[in-house]
Amino acid sequence: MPELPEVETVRRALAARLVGRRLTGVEARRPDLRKALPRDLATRLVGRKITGIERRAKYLLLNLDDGHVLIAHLGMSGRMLLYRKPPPPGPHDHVILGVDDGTVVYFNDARRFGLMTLADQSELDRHPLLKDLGVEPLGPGFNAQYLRKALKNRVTSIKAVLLDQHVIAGLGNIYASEALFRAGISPRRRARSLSPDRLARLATAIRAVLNEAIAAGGSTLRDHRQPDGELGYFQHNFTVYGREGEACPGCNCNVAATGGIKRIVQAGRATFYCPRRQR
DNA sequence: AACAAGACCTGCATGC
DNA sequence: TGCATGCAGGTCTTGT
Repeated sequence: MPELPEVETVRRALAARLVGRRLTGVEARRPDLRKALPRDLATRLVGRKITGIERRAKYLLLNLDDGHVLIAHLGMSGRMLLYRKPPPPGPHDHVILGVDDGTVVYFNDARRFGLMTLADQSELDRHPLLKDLGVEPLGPGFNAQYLRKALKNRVTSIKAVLLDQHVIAGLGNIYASEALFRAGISPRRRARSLSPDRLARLATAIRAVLNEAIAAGGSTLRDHRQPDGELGYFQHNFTVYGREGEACPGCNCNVAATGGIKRIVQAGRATFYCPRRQR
């Protein structure tokens, strides 16, 4: 499911219900996620108060009152679901967290590409999962100049680089295609060949599409749910993603003549674009 | 160092 | 209906 907007949507909903609450019950039902759950996860969590919930790239960071951080990643299919009255747990409900006002959180992840682990707050910057991440695209360090430096030696396609979490932390496959469309840049172009002008347009497009997607609660194709069970709605605003063969909304070209939006595969991932509007 | 390809795991849509 | 195939929002590892 989740790229930055989906994770941010989940973060906000969890923060509203869980910050200031104390964990009263923790059940690790299935430890073999992408990374094995810590054996003592439940012991270390019960009794702790959640003091804040942050996001770094696609990671959720739950700060605890003992100086530890619960790091969670949703992988491709992960959900965090909030309940007042939880249903009987299903086969993909891997971790269950209960807090002191009766709220229960299910960490559900059919494909088990997600993970949960504990880290020291004071060493978070050096944590193996986080230490090599690039800038936050919605943060102050992200602009055309950053991109110019980061892409200087990159000979691969701009699309592949946008997915590189060492460069931009949190952008994923959907929003990379959407941002390139908005910026009018071909996903096949070599990263280092982009002019400063076009990099500025790209940075603006990335920020805009991410902010709009967050405002819509993210995109639900299959798996994404907001923690209250609500869907995301930004998929209705996709201009190119998943729209192979459809008319490009940005040019007046005749679909029958041009083939419309094209789907290609780059670095093993599907890319969607309009070959006429994106150069 | 940078890059491409494969691996991880499950569910779903499609086609025969 | 059943079965095979391909595909999916991500990341990590391996080999070049």
